[in-house]
Amino acid sequence: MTDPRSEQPAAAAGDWPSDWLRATLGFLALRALAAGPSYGYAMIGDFEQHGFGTIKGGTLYPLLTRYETAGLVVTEWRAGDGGPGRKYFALTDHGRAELARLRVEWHRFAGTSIRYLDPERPTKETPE
Amino acid sequence: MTDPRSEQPAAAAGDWPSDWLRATLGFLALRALAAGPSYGYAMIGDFEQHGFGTIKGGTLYPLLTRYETAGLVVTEWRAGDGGPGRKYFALTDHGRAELARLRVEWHRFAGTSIRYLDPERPTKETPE
DNA sequence: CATGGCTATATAGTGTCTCTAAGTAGTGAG
DNA sequence: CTCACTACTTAGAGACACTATATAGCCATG
Repeated sequence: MTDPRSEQPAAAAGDWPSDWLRATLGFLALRALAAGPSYGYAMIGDFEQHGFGTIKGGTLYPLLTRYETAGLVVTEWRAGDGGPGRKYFALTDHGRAELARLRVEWHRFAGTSIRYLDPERPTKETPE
Repeated sequence: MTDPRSEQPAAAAGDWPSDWLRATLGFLALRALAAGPSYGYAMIGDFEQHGFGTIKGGTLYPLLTRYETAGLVVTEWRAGDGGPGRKYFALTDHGRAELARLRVEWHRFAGTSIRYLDPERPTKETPE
């Protein structure tokens, strides 16, 4: 497994509106690290495999830097496997707590928005 | 019913991260108009009742103006019910088509993100 | 050995959009 | 008259994604 971006092509979904990714990329990145430390380039491939399209380096790296500043992740350089060095990111306890919190909140928000969108939703007063 | 913002207080939820609202407010506004024309101030009250918090006028009105420019809505001034005039917004066919499209896409995106977040999701290779 | 491609991270410039804040205005109550 | 509520508008500041580019290690091809 020298190539973290092999396995399967994204299959479907290509690219979502950038505002949607802007809203979610933060906790998506925290979730990507929940299974153990990883590095930017591998995370981009992981997002691609899971149907989020190709996240740009110019988006992800500044985000991870902000998260390091905020104490959600810590970093460590490791040698690359036939290639340049890799900057590994690992969740802190704070990062894990944030992920847990955002998971719940996002679930609630997604539900609220999907219920509001529902074409069946009564829009005037509810008949009793 | 002279006050479009009576009924129930928001109950719970108060305010969501602004990026989450940024991602959704566009199609939320289209959905708010799906039941018939409405105006900004009433829409703000409607969002509040449905758990989205208090959307600011400085956010909603420029959005609606962009949608008018884009041909998703058309506008018409009507007299207010004891108060200033109201600028009513109505969906065009284009707006209705966009709403239908975004409803499907948002549903897919929300599902993709929630599946990715799932703590139970296998993160290394799936056992066969 | 040089050219290009893949891996990997970083930064600058531009544009969009939310937020805060304030302004304009009509109506009605004290 | 002044305040509160209704209702829309605009200005200024800040956050952040996008495009494009820079840097750099490693490897294959010719």
